[in-house]
Amino acid sequence: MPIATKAPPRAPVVEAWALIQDLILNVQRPRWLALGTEFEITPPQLMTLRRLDPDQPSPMSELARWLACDASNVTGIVDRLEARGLVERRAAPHDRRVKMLALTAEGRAVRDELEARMAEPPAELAALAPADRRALRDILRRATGH
Amino acid sequence: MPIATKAPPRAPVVEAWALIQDLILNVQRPRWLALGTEFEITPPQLMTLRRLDPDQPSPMSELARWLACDASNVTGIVDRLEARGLVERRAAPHDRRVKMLALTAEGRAVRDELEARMAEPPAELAALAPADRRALRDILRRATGH
DNA sequence: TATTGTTATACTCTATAACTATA
DNA sequence: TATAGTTATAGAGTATAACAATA
Repeated sequence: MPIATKAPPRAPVVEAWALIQDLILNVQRPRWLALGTEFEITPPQLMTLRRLDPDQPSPMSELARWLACDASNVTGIVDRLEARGLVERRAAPHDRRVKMLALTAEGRAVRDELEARMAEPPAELAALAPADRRALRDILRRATGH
Repeated sequence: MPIATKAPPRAPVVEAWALIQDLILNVQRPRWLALGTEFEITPPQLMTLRRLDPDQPSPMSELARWLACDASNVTGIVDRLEARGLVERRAAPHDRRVKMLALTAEGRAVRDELEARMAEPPAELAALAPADRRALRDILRRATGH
């Protein structure tokens, strides 16, 4: 058993960030993984679907930048999504090297479902008092500039 | 960058949760990946180091539960951490099937450094007004029961 | 019989390097 | 020459199934 020392005082913003990380690790990550299992898609595939704009195809290079991985990985990820009929590659009008990525009708449906599921706030936040929920939103708006 | 759609009105807690997810995706994830690259460890290895208690070994089965992966994966992850001298397997006194996982001295040092780096709040939160920083902490304390 | 950790296998993700077809 | 995407390769993570040692 460790020696019972008093926890050192932390700046409010440091503690707030730690609590957000707890939320990520204990709530967001398990939900994220379970959602992938349920829909039978891997995490990078899930990120790809969520990132694609339903109304506007994006070049594969943009997806690589967004996944923060090498462009060579995108080939395989897109191959598998395409094999499942969720996305398709299209020619880019302005540059014949570029391939544009678009959601299929089924891909759009899956994406919408994923979005809806991830948008559900965790019980921890939903249980807050109404004033806290509004204050939390307002502070995060100011933080992120939205 | 978030997707700019014309947004229907959302409940405050739904919007707050969306903003937290933005923070995760745009801030936490890139930092997490960069930290792994800098220390030359993979994400599961990083999670393992952060999860291990410096003062108390844990059985491998607990780690598997915590990583939310099959026990067979833990063997390889621990093999690589052990090969780098960051963790070691020890016998469990009460059950000879169980192997306890302990940080080495170097593993403790690496873990402490990782903890310190991840504890730094992102610029978005650090830039908040002092009253907002305190309010954010207080609300998150109430949400998570800390 | 059940459980802990390992091994074997197959698939996916990952980076690096080399290639192609464009620009 | 430079860039977008692909291929080849090797290392790592993942689940499933089978196994040894132990309970």
